[in-house]
Amino acid sequence: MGITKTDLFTENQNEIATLAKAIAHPARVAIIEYLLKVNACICNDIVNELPLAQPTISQHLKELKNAGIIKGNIEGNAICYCINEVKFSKIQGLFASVKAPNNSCC
Amino acid sequence: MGITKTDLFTENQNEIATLAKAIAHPARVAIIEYLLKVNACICNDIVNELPLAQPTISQHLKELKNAGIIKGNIEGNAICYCINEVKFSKIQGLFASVKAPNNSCC
DNA sequence: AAACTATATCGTAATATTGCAATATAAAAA
DNA sequence: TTTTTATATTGCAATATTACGATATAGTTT
Repeated sequence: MGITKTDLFTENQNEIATLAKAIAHPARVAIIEYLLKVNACICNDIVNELPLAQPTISQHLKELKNAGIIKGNIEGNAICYCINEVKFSKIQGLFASVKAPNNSCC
Repeated sequence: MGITKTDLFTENQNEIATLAKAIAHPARVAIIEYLLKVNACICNDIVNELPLAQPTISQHLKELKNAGIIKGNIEGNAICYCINEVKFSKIQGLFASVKAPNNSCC
């Protein structure tokens, strides 16, 4: 079919999967890394930074924004994108809280 | 096109994206959660636990194994799957090490 | 106003993912 | 050895993702 059966899983499982999917592309990882590096908010610089066409990057930015990982503010005719620290911390928390067991079998 | 331009990004960016992609499905999140919960290694139980057909689960398990997140051991006619703690810790480390800035703009 | 700059959206082609029935494989039990 | 149990593989249909040219939108500059 090709459609994920979202309704068969818990809200939490779907949320984790959605967040992971937003990060699941090297261009989006590169955008996140860049925004973390410059610390302040940048916009068109991302287009110049990445080796992809402007519409493609716009699409990736949209996905990151939909997932809540980044925020965008209009500033004149430009747009200022930056990391959403709240969501970012939440993602970190998701992984940090889990303890992997000392497996005795595999 | 539909093909990710892997060669345009760094090895590290691709690695993060690949790991995220492995987690980017609620069924695979559910499998990981289950393996963490039971602590010991289980196999056919996963098929009974999840509301998906056996071939579908087998496919998801394969992807998790390819990503190195889980390991599988043959045990008679059954297979014992469990979390690969090394890889799991690495994923945690990826996120934990990054500090989100105190954004002043967005 | 006209030209320019920055960004988003549309449309579309190429490719990837999801899901499962059918089937294959292989060990265990009868 | 036949049957059962556990798992993987194949093939295929439905849907999603990726990428980008063309174009739209909107603010800025001249």
